[in-house]
Amino acid sequence: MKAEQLQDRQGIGVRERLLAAATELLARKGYASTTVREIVNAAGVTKPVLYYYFQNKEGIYLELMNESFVKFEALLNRVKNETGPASRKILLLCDNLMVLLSENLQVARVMYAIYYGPPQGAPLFDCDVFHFQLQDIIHEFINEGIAAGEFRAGNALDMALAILGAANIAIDMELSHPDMALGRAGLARVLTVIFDGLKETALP
Amino acid sequence: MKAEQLQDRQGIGVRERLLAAATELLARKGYASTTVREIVNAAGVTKPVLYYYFQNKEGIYLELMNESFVKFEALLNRVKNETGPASRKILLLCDNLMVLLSENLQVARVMYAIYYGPPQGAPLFDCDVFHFQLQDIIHEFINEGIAAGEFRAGNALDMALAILGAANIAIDMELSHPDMALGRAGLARVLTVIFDGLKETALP
DNA sequence: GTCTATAGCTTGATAGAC
DNA sequence: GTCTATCAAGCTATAGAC
Repeated sequence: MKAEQLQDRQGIGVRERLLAAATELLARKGYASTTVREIVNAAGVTKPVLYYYFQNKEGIYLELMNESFVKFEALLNRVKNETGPASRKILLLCDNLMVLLSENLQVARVMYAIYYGPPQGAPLFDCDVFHFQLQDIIHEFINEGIAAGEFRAGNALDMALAILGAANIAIDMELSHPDMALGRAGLARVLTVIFDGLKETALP
Repeated sequence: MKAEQLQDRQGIGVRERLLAAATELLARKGYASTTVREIVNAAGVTKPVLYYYFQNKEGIYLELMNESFVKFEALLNRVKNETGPASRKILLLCDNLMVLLSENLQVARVMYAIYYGPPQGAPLFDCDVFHFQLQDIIHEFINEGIAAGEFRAGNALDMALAILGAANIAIDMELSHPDMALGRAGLARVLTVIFDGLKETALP
């Protein structure tokens, strides 16, 4: 009997169960204090199984991070192919980002802990690429908007950071205060506020 | 001879040396893996000295956090007493915040690690108060601005979050990319962008 | 191969001399 | 206020039984 058929019987593959268990534990306890033993126990398998699918503790951690990064890059490429005003692309980008986040909250927690916290002995993973790729694509959209006369001429990077700041805070609140988080709709509102400006003289 | 005179001779008090050493170590290694021995060694004193000035490891950690919180509250109160347009108060608030941050970068790192990372066995400290007090005061300023006709009528909370997002990202970059950080001037520029809006139609 | 028990280290914390 | 010396609890690693 083939392995995949066995997986079907269990409903979900062993590999996926391991990844899910590792994600939950890493998000809750951090890299250093999560042991391989805990992961395999939570997944209902034995240690050798983990070492078969992933090389080691570092391997399952990196796989986790990479899978999310692949989804993130796919999202950026999808939005790059969109058409319409720059403001529409930015709204679309941020909305899709919130969806991706809500589907990967735990992985996001692991990343934030590694990014802002001590290394914990975790293998290096360049979390910065998320920030910079996002900043770059927004920057591009802003430049498009300026060229098309949709946005005012001005420092495009400053504008991009204003947008990025809004996305950032929406993500932060989703992670630390899901109850009072902005959510997709809230982020869209904040972005609109930034497009239109706060000043009374801003809109005709 | 009085204790204070002895401190003057050393140039800096033992208590302050301990706090500085603890801050640096906690920022670099996190709460769990920083030992009392390391702290006292770095400060050039022995263990009982730490237990004399602070109750225990938790004590020096909480003292660290509280001292920064006191400075933060003092800053808010200073800005509350300012006069002038709401936009000026917001710019002043954010500018002072960046100064406070640059003077307490290490403590900020400790806070971010605890806030976004695993508890690490550290005693509870409500890091949220920073976020919420800041959000509240900006919210107030926005409401003042709307009442005075300086800002457009609209969702004041959304506006406050747009501002908070800009401050947030300036802080983040200061912590993780000091080389390419916005700094005080950069944050002021981004805030102005948010005041004026991105859209071409925004300004007359 | 697997489990348990123990030796040895590190940790936070204290006692008592000065 | 500061030191030396030491404690008890918790961890890691491993020896040795099965």
